[in-house]
Amino acid sequence: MQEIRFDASAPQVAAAMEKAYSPTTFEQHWSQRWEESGYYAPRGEGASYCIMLPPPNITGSLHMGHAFQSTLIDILMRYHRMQGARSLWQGGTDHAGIATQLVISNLLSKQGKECTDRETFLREAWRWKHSSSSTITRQLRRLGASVDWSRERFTLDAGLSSAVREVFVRLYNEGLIYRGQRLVNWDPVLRTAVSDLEVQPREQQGQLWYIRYPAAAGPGVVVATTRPETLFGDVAVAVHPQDERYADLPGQHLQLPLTDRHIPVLADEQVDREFGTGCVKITPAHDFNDYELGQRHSLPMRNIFAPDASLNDQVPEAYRGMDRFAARERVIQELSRLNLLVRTEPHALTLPCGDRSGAVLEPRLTNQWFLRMQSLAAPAIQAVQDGRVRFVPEHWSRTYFEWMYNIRDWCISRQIWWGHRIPAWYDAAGKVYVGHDEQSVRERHGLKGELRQDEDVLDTWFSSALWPFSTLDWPQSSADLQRFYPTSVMVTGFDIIFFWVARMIMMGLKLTGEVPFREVYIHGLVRDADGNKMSKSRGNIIDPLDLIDGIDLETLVQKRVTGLLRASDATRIEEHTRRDFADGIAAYGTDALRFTFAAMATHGRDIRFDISRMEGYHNFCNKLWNATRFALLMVEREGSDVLAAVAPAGVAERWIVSRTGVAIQRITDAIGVYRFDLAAAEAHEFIWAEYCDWYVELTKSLCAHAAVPEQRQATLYSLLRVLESALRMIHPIMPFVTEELWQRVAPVVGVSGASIMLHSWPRAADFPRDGAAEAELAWLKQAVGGLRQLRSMHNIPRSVRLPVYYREGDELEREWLTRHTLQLQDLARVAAPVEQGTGSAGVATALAGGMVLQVPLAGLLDKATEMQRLDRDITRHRKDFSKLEGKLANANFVQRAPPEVVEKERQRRRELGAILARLEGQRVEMENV
RNA sequence: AGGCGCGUAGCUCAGUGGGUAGAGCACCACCUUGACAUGGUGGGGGUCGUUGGUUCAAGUCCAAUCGUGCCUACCA
Repeated sequence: MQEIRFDASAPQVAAAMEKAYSPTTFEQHWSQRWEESGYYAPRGEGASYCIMLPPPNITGSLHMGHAFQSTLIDILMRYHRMQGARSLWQGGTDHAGIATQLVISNLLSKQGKECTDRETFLREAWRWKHSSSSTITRQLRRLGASVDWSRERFTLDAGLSSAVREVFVRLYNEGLIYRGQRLVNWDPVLRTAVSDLEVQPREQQGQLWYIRYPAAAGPGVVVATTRPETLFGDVAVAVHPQDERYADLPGQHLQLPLTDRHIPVLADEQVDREFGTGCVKITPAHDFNDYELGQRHSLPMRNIFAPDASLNDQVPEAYRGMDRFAARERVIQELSRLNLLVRTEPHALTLPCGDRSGAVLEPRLTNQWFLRMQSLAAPAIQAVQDGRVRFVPEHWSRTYFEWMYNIRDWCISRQIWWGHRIPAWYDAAGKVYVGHDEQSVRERHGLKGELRQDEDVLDTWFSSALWPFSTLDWPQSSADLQRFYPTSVMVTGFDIIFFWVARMIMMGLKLTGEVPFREVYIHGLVRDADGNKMSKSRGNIIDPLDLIDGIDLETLVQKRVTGLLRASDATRIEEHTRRDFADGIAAYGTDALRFTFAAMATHGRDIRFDISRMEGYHNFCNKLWNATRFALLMVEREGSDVLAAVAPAGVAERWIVSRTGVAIQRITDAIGVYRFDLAAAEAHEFIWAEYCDWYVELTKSLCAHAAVPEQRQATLYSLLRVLESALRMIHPIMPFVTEELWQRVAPVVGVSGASIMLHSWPRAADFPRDGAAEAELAWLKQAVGGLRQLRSMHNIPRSVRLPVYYREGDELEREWLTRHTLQLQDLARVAAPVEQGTGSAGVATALAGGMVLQVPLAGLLDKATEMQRLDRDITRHRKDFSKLEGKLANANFVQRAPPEVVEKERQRRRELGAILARLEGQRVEMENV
C-alpha cells in the first residue's frame, strides 16, 4: 500500500506545517494507519526476530512500568524490523487468577450479587473480561507499540489452555507433579494457598511472650513465642541437646497450659540456645521449622485453624470460632490470670503477608499440588552458565543462580475459580487420575463410575511459564514455532526474574528442548522523582496517558485522591500534587515520553522519572520539527529539484555526512548492547549540536552566498539527505514525529516508501568518514567560538560587526580561512574580509589552531576585561601545562608508558606551550596598551 | 546472615581495554538574527563518599571502611 501523504513538490508543504510541534495532531492518525495497514505483522524473508510481550494483567491499566518496558521493546522491534528482520512482537494478556478473582468478587458484591457457585462466577468473569480487558491493549496502541495484534493471545484461550493441560499431564506422568499434604503459605482472606514467591515479608514491631509450661512435678519450663494462640497446636517442647541448663529435660512431659494435654520435651539441634529461654514450643502444623522438626521426630500434626484462620474444634470450646488475633488476646489474658505469663518484651519480627490481599499468612497443612523443581532447575542453570541464555546486564545471572541453586518445590494449586482447572479426577474411592479430559481419563483407565474433577486451579504463573511457546501453537509444531522459537530476547524487570524468566527457561527446556529466549534484558523499575516506588496509596502515580495528552491540576488531584485505601492520605497527597504539578501536566506527546524513557534506560536498577527531563525532550521534538520545516522551506525557496544537484559537495557537506555516519554507527552499537540511554544521547547530540547548531547555520550562509544555483542545490541536498537518514535513525525511539516528517522529507531526496517504519535502517557505510573535513570544521568551530566568546565577554552587541585580522597559521589554515571567510562573517558576525594583521598591539585575540585572530580594541573592547579574560585563559592552560610537564619529566612515565601515549602527551605539550606563549605575549602587549 | 547494586556539578544521570571529568535540567549574563524564545550565544560550578594498595598513570582495577538501597534466607 503506497501512500504519499504529502506531495513535496507542492510549494505549500512546509508552509502548511505548524510553526510549533504539536503531537496531538498526528500521533493517533499514524498508530491507526500502521496497524490497519498490517505493518506490525512479520514480513520479508530476513532472519527472525521475536519478542514476547510479558502479558499484562487483564485487570490492569497501563502504568509507568508498562509504558517504560513497552517503549524499550518497541525500540528493539522497530530497529530490527528496519534492519530487515522478519519481526514478531507477540502480544496478549494474562488472566491473573487471584488478582482478577478479587476484582470480580468486589465488583459482584458491590452490585449486591453474592456469587456462591463456580459456574455463575465464571460466567460473570468472562463477561467482565470481554468488556474490559482491552483497556490495556488500547493504551499500548497509544504508545505506538508495534505489537502484532492480529495474533493476540489470552492465557485462558482454548489453545493455551490445552497446552497447559498437556504440560500438566506430561509432568505428572513423569512424576514431576505430585499431590500431597504439606505445609503451605495460606492466605486466610483469599482462602487459598500461595507460593513462596507470593509472600511479601513485612516488618513489624511485635512482642515476645514468655510462657510457663508446668511440669507434672516441678516448675516446668518457660518458652518464648510471638504467637501465643498457636499453643493449642503444640505437640512438644524442644531444647538443644547440648544445652546444660535443660540436660535432664528431654523425655519428661509438660502440662500444656489452657488444655488438659501433656506434651513431651525432646532434644533437637535446630533449637537456638541463645534465643529466648532456649526452650521452644513445637507447632508442626503452623510453622515451617516446627514442621521439619515434627517430621524428624514423627510428631503428630495438630491443625487448629479453619480456612479463614479462625480457631477450629481442635481447641478448647471457649476458643472455637474465634479469630486468631482475638484468640491471642484471650490466651494472654488467661495465661496472665493463671500466672503462667512470665514476662513480655518488645520484639521486631517480619510477618509473611499475601502480596494480593495484604493479609498475614498462616502456614497451614493442606492438600496441594506441587511441581518438583530440582531436575528442572539443573538444565536451566546450565543454559545460563554456558551462555545459551545471556543476561543483560550480566550481573543479574547471579541473582538467577542464587535462586535456582536453592530452589524449592512449587505449590501450583490455588483454591480459586478463575484459572486453568487442574486436569485431575477422583473416583469414589478418592483415587486420582490425571488426563486431558474426563473422557480420556475414563478410556485410559476403563472407569465407569462417578468421577469428580479436582476443584483447584493452577497458579497463573504456571501458564505464564509456557507463554513463549504456547502462544506459537505448541505442542503443534507450527511454522511460527519453527520460525520464531527460541525467541530473541525477554525484556523484563528484575522483580520478576523468578516469576517469569526462571520458570520460562525451565519449562522451555523441559518441553521444547530449547531455551525460550537467547537473551534476557533486565531493565530498572520506574520510580518517582524522589526515588519512591509509585503506588496508589502513596498518591505519586503518574498515568502515562496524562503525560501524553496532558491533564489539568484539578483533574489530576481528583484522580489521585479517589479510591484510596486510607482516606486519611488524601490531604497529604493533594498537597504534594499541588506542589509538584502546580500547572498540571502539558500534553507532551508520546514521542517525548518514549524519548525520555529511552534516555533514562541506563543499566541501573532505579529509574527516577523526572518530568522536567521530559519537558526538555519535548523541546527536542520541537527542534526536530522546526529543523525539518526550515529544510523544506529552503527547498521550496530554491524552487528546483535538489535531486538535480550536480555540484561536488563542499567541505561542510562532507563534514555533516561524516558526522552522520558516526552517529548511525554509535546508535546502532548502542541498541545492539541495549544501551538505549546512549542511543538517545547520541541522537540528541547529533541532531541538536551538530545538525542544527552547525550544519543548518552553515547552510544559511552557504546558500546566501552561493555563486551558482548548483552549489546551493548541493548544500540543500545534503541538508535533506542527512535529515532523511536522521529521521530513520531515531524512528525506533520516536516513531510518530519521524513518520510525520519523513513523509514530507523522503520524496524530496528521492526516497520512496509507504512508511518510515518499513524502510531500511540507515547504513553508516553510506556516510563515509572524512577526517580532512572534520579537521577543517573543527577549526572553523574553534574560530567562530573564540570570536563569539570575545564578543560576549566584552559585551559587544550583535549589531556590531567585528573587525578581524589574522596572524600566523600554516598554509592549510590560511586556505581554510579563505574558504570560510563568508561563514565567519555570518556565524561570528565578522566584518569582511579578514586581512592579514600587521602588529599585535592593542588587539584582543582568539585562537584557531595555529592561527591567531585579532580584534582591535579601538574603542570596542575594554582593556581591563580583556586582561581578565587573558588571565583566566592563562591560568587554565598553565595548570594543564605544568601537569603535563611533570608527567613528561617523570622518567618512569617516558620509559614505561606506551610510546604512542608519550608521543601524544608531547604533542599536547607543544600545542599547549604554543598557546600559552601566545597568550602570555598577548598579555604583555595588552599591558602596554 | 548471604547475595546484588549505588555513592561523580544544586538536581537526575553518562563516563565503554586505566591516559585532558561530560550531558540534560537548574543557575548567571547578553540577544526577538528570516526553522525553532519549546530558541540562540557566552559563562560559572566537581580534589569523582573515605582510606590504603597496584601502576609511569586510578572516577575507572584491588582491599578495607562509611553511607544508602534492593533481593534471598532466618527470626520461637
